[in-house]
Amino acid sequence: MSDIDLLALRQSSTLSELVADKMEKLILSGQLAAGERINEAVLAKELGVSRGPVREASMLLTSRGLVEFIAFRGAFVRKISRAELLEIYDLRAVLTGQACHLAALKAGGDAGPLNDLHDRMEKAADSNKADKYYTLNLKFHECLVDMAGSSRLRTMIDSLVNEMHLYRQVSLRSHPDMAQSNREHRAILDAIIQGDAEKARELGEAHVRAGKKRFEAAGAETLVEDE
Amino acid sequence: MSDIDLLALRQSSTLSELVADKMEKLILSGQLAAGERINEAVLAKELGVSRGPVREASMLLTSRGLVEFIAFRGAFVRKISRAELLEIYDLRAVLTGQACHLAALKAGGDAGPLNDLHDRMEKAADSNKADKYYTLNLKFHECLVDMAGSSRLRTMIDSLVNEMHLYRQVSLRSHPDMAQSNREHRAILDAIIQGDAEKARELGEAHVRAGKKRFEAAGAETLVEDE
DNA sequence: TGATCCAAGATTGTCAACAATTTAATATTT
DNA sequence: AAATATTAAATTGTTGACAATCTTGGATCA
Repeated sequence: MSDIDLLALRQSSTLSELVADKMEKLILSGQLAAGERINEAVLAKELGVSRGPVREASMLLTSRGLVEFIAFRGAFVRKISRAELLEIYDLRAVLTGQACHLAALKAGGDAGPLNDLHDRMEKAADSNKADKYYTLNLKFHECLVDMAGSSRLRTMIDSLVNEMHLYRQVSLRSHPDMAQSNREHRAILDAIIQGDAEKARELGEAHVRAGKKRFEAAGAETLVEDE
Repeated sequence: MSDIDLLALRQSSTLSELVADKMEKLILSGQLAAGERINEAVLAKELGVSRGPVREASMLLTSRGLVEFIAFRGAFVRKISRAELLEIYDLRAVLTGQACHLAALKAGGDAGPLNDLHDRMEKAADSNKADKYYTLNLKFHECLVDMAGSSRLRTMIDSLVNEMHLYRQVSLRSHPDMAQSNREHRAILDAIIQGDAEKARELGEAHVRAGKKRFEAAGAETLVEDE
């Protein structure tokens, strides 16, 4: 892996990057709604910068999967259809599988901070704290990908997760069965600790696919999709 | 390096995109070497544009996996180590598997232009035309991904393929066994036509993994890697 | 000698004005 | 009145100038 990542950390923040972070928050919080056009001049004025950094930030967010550029028409907050969301689930499944595979190869019997996270999630599940569980769950998956040690894989998965959050502002927080989800985590964790890379892959993949099924099941009873 | 003709500008699109395409060619042809810093002012002058479009083009290429940005230091042509290349093979394997899976689901018994491509590759293999085979092979894989019908998947795989080409200017053209490679293509094709999605996935994945092994075998007898 | 510090040069980051293009609002034609 | 053409307004694309930052080469000091 390259040392370039460290250099990037050293000297933080060009204005464009700060604007990009700000915009990411605006988008993920829904203040910039999916499908909406991002008016460079307006946003620039609001943030107290010129159009340049806003433009560059928009391009940065393009590679993070949050923004779509159309020539001479502008930058739009991406809009994810239900069909795309399902597609994304599948991609995330195979990539998460690969992450678990790599994690198992590199763990050396030590699951690091994953064990602790798992315990805290169990507590959250027991006391039915869905919000807490959701936050920890995000962290757990991040941590898992970090263990795989591939910045490329991490970028790809992050991008997919970003896109998932764009699905109709619907936070995918509703977690029907935290206990079951966490049992799956436990199994993945065990496979990683035992160094069983192929099993870890299968379990990781299945875990995301199970999430997809949970979503589909929940979606069936909601309103009809119009696009 | 020639200037960009204005005819292309009017017909096509924004200057930044034209510059990006030009830069992509320069990079993939090795005229901009891996690891090299891209001097905005110099390149802008050579292409007859201002620094703006060059900057934007660099950012575009960042999301295509060809360029790395470091704040206040510039845009660098990415450099891929051997370890990274092997990692990329694995990622490409699972994504290609997913592409074959989707292609099998959507094909409906018709493999479209893939059959024709396969035939032409067989001829190229028989007459030992490695260059011809290499070109057709790229097309075959592109076509395969197109059949999957996921622009997201396509972008991801394209990016990985780009990065592979950055590995030490070594064109991965050397194909030790075209006949064997094409037999694998045939098997994938058959699975897609039969609509056997899981088999198509496995075969697609295995095909890329076989490419990885061929590379590793070939690399064993070359010089020692120094990074 | 070798390391450290400082200034000059080179290079990237930001800005504001201008050009090209799209979008809207209005006028024209049938 | 509906459809089309035309013009005006809004918005993005591009440029060159200036500011901030990094890199260099040389002077200073132990």
